[in-house]
This record gives sequence, C-alpha cells and structure tokens, in this order.
Amino acid sequence: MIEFDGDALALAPRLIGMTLLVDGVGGLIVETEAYLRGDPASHSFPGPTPRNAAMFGPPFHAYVYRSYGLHWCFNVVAQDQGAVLIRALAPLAGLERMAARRGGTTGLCTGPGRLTQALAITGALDGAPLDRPPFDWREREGTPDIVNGPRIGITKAMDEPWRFGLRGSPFLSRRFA
DNA sequence: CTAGGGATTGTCT
DNA sequence: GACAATCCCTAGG
Repeated sequence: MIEFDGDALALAPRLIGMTLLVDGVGGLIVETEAYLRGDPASHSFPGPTPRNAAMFGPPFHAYVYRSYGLHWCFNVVAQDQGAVLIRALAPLAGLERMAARRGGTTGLCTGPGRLTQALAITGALDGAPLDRPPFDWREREGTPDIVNGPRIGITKAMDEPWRFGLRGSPFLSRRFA
C-alpha cells in the first residue's frame, strides 16, 4: 500500500488523493477524518471492546463498525491506536456495480455510509489487512490541495480541525467553511 | 438489568 | 427541517 509511520493525524491528509479499490470498485479519496489515541471522540478512547478491537491491532488493517445500527463505516487503523475514517470518494471504477448496490446513481460515495454500501464493505472485513485483496491502493499523482476543518457528527472534541478534504471536490459530504 | 446515545442516511413535509 | 431505522457500547440501579 504506502510507506508510512505516522499517527492518525498525519495519516488522514496523507490518504487524500490516493485511490482505493475494493474488488476493483472504488475511486479517489477526497475526504477523511482523524481519530487519535487519547481523543475523546475516538472509539478507542474507552479502551478495548469487542467492537473496537481492530483499532488495537496492527496498523494498516481495516476497522469497520456499524453506525446508528444500520450503516457501516470504514477506517484505516494507524500506528497510534487511532484510525482514519474514510468519508468520501470520487468514483472512478465499477460505477455500475456501485449504482446497483446503492439502488441509484446519486451520491454514490459521498458520505461514510454511502461509500461502504457502494464498495460492499461490511463487518466481515473488520480487522482485515489492507495490503492485499480485495483491497488495492494506488499512490496519488502530484500534490493535492488539502483543506481541513472540524469533524462532522461528533459531540466530543468538536473543535479539533481533524477533518481533511480535497479542495473544491464536488464529492465532499459537506463543504468546508 | 434497563435506558440512552451515537464518526448516518433516506424519505416525507 | 424533522424523523425513523436499529446495533453496540456505556452508565447506573
């Protein structure tokens, strides 16, 4: 995948502009959020549980959890018992399969829950290594223009500007201020 | 044991 | 703009 040795806060912007494919379906990462060790908003904050076990495992593995009882959210585990939530992709490959899974063509990968549905990521992939199939990564080309701001949908540490995005992308789940 | 809430989204108004 | 859907963890009795 990539050579990297930083924590979740460093990994989050590093993933912007990279291409993620799952079984050949995916696109360019345009939005991420960092959840650090010691971060009250991170699922790893209270300590290990069955749900968050992957965050305490080896880095560059998947942490997949269910959100609000019905959506899946996909994270890349970092070196610090933190993780990076992948919130949005610019769809590039397998658009027909995405649309079939999503039941339409609107907002295919715009939002963490939509993205997992389009790529068929479920709890079955929780803890799976990201450097082998079905996962495939491509390094970014050039230097992306990255913006950052507060994270979305949380109730703790709300002021930390740990959401990152590709400036001007139409595929962001929300605009940056 | 029960009650409450969350890193969300689709649908209806 | 409001609300339902509905799993897993946490807090408290």
